[in-house]
Amino acid sequence: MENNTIFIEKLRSSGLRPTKQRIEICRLLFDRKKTFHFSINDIFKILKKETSKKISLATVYNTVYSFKKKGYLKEIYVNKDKSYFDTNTSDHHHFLDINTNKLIDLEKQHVDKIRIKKNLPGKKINCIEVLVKIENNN
Amino acid sequence: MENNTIFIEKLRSSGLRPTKQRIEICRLLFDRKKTFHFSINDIFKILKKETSKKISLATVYNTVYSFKKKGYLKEIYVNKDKSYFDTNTSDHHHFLDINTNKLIDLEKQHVDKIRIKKNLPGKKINCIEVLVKIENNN
DNA sequence: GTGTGTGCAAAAGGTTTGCAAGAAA
DNA sequence: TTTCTTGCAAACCTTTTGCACACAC
Repeated sequence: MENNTIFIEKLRSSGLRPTKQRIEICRLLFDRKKTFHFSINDIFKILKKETSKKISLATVYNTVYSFKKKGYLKEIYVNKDKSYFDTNTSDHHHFLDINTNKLIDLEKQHVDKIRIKKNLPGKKINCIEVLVKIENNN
Repeated sequence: MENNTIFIEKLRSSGLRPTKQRIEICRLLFDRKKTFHFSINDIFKILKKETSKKISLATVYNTVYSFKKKGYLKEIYVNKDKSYFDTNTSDHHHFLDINTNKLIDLEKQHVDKIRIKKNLPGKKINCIEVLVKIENNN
């Protein structure tokens, strides 16, 4: 429970009031070593089970999108059913396992620098996202 | 109207009955020089206006997904709102203009070969998709 | 005629919204 | 007290489904 203070600071410093619900969501999302890929529904179900205080779906949406706006989460679109989010906010790419539908991080240093040999007038590149679809090896 | 025969053949040869609705959708999608990026709702609205015979939304979904299954269309996920489809079925990439939210094709020869320097045991690469987000140049 | 395709309406699933009540500052 | 946040329910939008009727073969 002590490390809640970290989250309270994190929230406060980004202008978000440290409410019980937001702290719970912080704990779930950011108190882990490895990257976490999740959908809103994934964490809503976990929160319903694990959390003493009630958290409504709308609050989960609000909070996740606040976190995204603050740069604590990235949103990933890999299928039409729903959005996925990524707690790894560094500039990186993804594998998508098309057998299991699971995402796996692919760090930038594992991909050769990508050169785009086409220029669009009046436009500049904002970012380049690579999705490597993988499948079982047989 | 004469070139309907092309579409009738195309449909028939892929085991799809050439119904009036399917032919209309073919004309809309494939009777054009340039790549066409669209959502189901985009073409549903066009079809409602342009077509004498009525086409229901369910038929548009059915037909577009049949075409996808036959390899005449590619589905692209770039935002959570809806799916986009692409009449360019060659192996290629995309620009996404984040100011206008429009897709632009990026041919494979305009991107340097991508080497992935990470291996996942038991998995092989199925395909690599690159999305280059672009924005206004100022 | 047989089997496939269509239209319609209803349902489903994810996401958003409006608003009153509650909590933080 | 003022402002922000929450919970709830309803609304919204895209997509899917079930079924009777119509059409292609």
